[in-house]
Amino acid sequence: MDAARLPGTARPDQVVAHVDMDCFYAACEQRRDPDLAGEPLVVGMGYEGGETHGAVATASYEARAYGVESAMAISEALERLPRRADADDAAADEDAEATGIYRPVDMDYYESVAAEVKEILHAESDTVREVSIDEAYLDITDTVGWDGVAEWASELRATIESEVGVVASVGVAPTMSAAKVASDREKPDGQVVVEPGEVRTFFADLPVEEVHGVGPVTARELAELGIETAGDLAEADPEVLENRFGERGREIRRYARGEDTREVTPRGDPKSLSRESAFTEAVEATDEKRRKVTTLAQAVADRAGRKGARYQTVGIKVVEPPFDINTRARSLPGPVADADLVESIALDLLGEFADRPVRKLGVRVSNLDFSAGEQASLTGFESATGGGTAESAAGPDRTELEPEPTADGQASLTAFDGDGTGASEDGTDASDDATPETAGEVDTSEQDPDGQASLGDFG
DNA sequence: TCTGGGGTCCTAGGACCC
DNA sequence: TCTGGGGTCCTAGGACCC
Repeated sequence: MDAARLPGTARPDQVVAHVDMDCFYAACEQRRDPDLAGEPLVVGMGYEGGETHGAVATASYEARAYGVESAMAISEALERLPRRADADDAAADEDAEATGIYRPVDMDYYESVAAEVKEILHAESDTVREVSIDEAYLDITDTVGWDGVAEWASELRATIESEVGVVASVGVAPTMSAAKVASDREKPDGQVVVEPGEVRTFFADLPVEEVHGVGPVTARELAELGIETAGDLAEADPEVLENRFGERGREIRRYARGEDTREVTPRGDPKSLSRESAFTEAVEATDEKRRKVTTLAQAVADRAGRKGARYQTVGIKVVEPPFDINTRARSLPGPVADADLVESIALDLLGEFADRPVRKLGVRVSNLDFSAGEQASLTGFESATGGGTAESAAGPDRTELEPEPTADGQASLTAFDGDGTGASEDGTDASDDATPETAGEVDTSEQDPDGQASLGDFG
């Protein structure tokens, strides 16, 4: 079937634009406080003013000049670029260049700025895939095409800068993977157009890490095979790659060849939601860990509730020093929206790690089901508060998305291992120590008339 | 080397079913 | 109940992305 078609593109003449905001968090801080413009600025996650804990989320180009990079520990960033003390401001004239300004992440603000940008992008195309807060693909085949696409990109960047006050780079190419790499080539405030037929040569000399899907681990292994550029990867033996990396091996080779059959599609509902948080140092005390898990569980359930998601699987993530990541998960017989159940399962899963030192904890819900939200609004559920304000409107409690008792009988989902399953023969595992207080039973015999396909979605 | 928080997809293996 | 094979679901971990 692929023989009938141009090799490697989703459809002939497809035109994809990738829009990537430059140093987005730093740009947002600079928009809010124009005094920061042109300064070495570091935005830190898990960082609080005056501390040395956390990691660099974004560094302005001025800060990067001192060797500060994304994902670097704040402690290391501070060694390369000391924090400018407020008291020093007056006397800073001489030292100013050797110091930087550090700010904690303010996600709510960045999201509001991103929304302004996204509004502009959606006006350019009906088909926009928002990849992250600061990045999106646009299918501009029909709205722009190849003729004059450079002028279009230029105007788009100017519009974003003048209307929102942040700077974007744009890449245009026949495929998503090439467009993404292209947007990166002339950062900041730049644009690159890769025309059909140029894709292969465009990739040829790039380091292999530039290929989408090649991270540090894969790059190291590729180097062992003598593959260092995207051109090398393009010409590598696909069987060798498959043996080493599985199907992904063939995929990255295709990308390096400029072959990418993906089409730009809007992102659907999320597959999972999670919250995690690190301790400033490893913690052993059980109650301290339990308190954090409780907070995270309530937060993630709250977010799921606001998004109208029910969940069938609850999991935790436990990071032990030095950096060992453990995950545990437990699935329920059907989707629920129940914060206290998330909490009790998460705490139960945490039990395995009691008395072990932990540096970071996370709680996640997955196997999501969004159909209840539609039901809820059909039955007149209050959606009038709007997305963002539900939090405050809901006050202390966040049980707004309690399952309808009538609809499908799932309101009573407080137990996740009902013995009604008939599988109890072997299932003496953790079911009884899990949530001792939840004696309720899940009616797993029901038909699921609305076809909650959550089970099938998994994997 | 001592690092945050939010996600996605893939793979391997076990349990279970027929 | 020791003998084959296929399929699904679930858990855990790994690599990757921003």
